[in-house]
Amino acid sequence: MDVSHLIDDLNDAQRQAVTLDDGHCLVLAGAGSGKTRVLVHRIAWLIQVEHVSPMAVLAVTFTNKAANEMRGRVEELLQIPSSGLWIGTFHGICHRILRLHSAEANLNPTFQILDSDDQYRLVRRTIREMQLDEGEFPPRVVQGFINARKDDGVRPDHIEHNGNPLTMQMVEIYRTYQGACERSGLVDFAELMLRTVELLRDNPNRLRHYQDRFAHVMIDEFQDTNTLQYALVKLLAGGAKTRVFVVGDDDQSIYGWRGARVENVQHFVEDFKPEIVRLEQNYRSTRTILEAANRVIDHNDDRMGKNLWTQGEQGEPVRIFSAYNEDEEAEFVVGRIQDWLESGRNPSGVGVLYRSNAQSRLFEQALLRADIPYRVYGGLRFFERAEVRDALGYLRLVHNPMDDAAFERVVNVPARGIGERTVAGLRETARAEDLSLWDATRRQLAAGNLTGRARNALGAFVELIESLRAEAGETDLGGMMQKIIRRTDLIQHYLAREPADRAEARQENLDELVRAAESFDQSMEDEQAGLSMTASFLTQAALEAGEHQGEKWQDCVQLMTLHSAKGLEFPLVFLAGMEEGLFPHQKSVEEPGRLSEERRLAYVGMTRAMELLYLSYAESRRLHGQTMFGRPSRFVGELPPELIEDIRPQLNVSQARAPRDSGGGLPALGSRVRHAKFGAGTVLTVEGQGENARIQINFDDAGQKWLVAGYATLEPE
DNA sequence: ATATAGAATCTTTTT
DNA sequence: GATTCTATAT
Repeated sequence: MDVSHLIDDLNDAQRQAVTLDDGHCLVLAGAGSGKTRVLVHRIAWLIQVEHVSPMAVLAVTFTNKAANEMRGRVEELLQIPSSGLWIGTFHGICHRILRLHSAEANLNPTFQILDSDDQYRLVRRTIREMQLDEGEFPPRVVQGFINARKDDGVRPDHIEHNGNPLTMQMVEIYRTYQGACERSGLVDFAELMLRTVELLRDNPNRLRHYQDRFAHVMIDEFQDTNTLQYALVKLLAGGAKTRVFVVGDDDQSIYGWRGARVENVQHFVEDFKPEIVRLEQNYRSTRTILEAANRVIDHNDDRMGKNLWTQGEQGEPVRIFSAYNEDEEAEFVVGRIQDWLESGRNPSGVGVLYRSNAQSRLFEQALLRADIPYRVYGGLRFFERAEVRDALGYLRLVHNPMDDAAFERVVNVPARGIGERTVAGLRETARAEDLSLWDATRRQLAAGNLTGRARNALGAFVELIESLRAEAGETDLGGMMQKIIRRTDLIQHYLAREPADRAEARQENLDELVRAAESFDQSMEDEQAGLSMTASFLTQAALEAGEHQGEKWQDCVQLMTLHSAKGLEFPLVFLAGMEEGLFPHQKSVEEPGRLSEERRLAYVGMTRAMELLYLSYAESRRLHGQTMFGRPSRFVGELPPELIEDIRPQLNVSQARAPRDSGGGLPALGSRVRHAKFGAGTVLTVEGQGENARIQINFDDAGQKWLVAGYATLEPE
């Protein structure tokens, strides 16, 4: 068989990784060095050349998008459907394993997945029921605590609290929350992983089964793995014949704050003694862009070492624009996009990247004014929208009345007169008699000790759910969804409560949900695992909340955070808001170790650019309703002068504008002032306005000081 | 039980 | 400044 198409167009390093015929492998893949390509070709090589059964290959990614792309490209290369091959996200794979062995994992076979929003509600309810102060134990923080412990593979019994009462209390919440999950048959995202690891750890037979099956385990974005994910890899790789092939880039590790451990790359080297292959040839960016990115990341001292190079053209210098304020910055960016479009290029070739989501608004407005189509990444996805979740809550309750999280969500949405007091009574009964809320409701109705109003309201609710349940058997999923929406009057609920446009959008989403249910196709795996159509649908909604909302890709300018830009590329890239405090973010500057992650973020952002890269910052910016004066990001300063072109040098601007700015009584940024006690100095920062403004001055003799405008007497020098 | 005003918050995100 | 949650009044 001719297999040249698998290796012909690869470079030496790529080919070495793809064809490696023994042992484990670590591919250190720089940005734009063709890492997905290597993974895909590797899988094809194993199957076509080494005649490995597709059943023996497990490929794991972090996102559904990456998994789908990988599957698509493998099929394209092999020209056959990739059945038997396990490609999926960590959570997807774990979910599958748990479905197949729910009994051994001590799980109800009908368990459902609890997504973050429901998890938050359940944590909050747990805290309230334990009569703890939500101020002292903010649900968001507790949720983070629980997830972080789970991501580290730790159960309540094994948490070291060292007698710290706060920690001990958190542990109790974790314990109680977990109990509630068990009772309701709910599994949160972290639990999917933890249960799987425990299942394999405690069932040697099961473990051996998977170890024997998966001769090849491949992991994408290895630098993003957390403790638990690495534990899973180690378990699966415990088989004598298992070969592990991981791909990653320590310079692109930007998820440390959510538990990712870059150290896993180093651990992998120690634990597995892999062949290390470096992919350092970049096929994406110009030499200038690459060199600039290299110089920035060079300021990190915790690197494994890697230097990207390219055969590409020198290209244009990296352009730096210093804007007067954030509006001017947006105008500038849009102006350059217009130039780009006028030169005949596409909107979709443009990426506008920023550190935080709040920055998108300015660019949206400016693009809207200029009539340029754009798309903002991030925000709520289809299955995360409140109306969709409300409707699905009913479906969940109909499907499994034990689902307390679903019960709480829908019991009074739309409002039907079941208030906080009534529900509290239900919780009380449920806790006292160890029942689900649903059973507690029926018990109370039967006991007949409810007041008239609550009795009627609860009775109507129970009747509604029961009648839906009775019809579930002979109604398909789409029909069921339709019935739920119609009988619950959800649409009217939104119409009555919200402005018309908002409510209409919700209505459209509910229509879309019906359509999604109608056209839902159960996967073979789910069917084999014995899942009902409904369970399958609910699982998909939780596990792939994503881009269901139609493939309206269109030709749009792409607006997104630096984090969501990872893995993407654009001919033209803008990195906006390059200011100290914003990027690197203030909070990252304050915490040790976080700064190098911010720098990696800058590196990720810069290496998205193929042809042209702009960095911009604003001298003043309205943030949280206050005008802030910042200095350019240190990352801008780390660029070598010969690679950049200042579009408007900051110094000239400050001087030119000095008279205008000082009109309000505040000294201009960069201007020279004299203080009675501290002597002469340069204004570094001005925060706020009027008498309350805080001014930072670098005094020639006394050093840097913060002064309050109302008290300090400053004279222009 | 619900409507409204006031307060608190304001990195990054996938599953 | 905008949003989102919470406390209070009706």
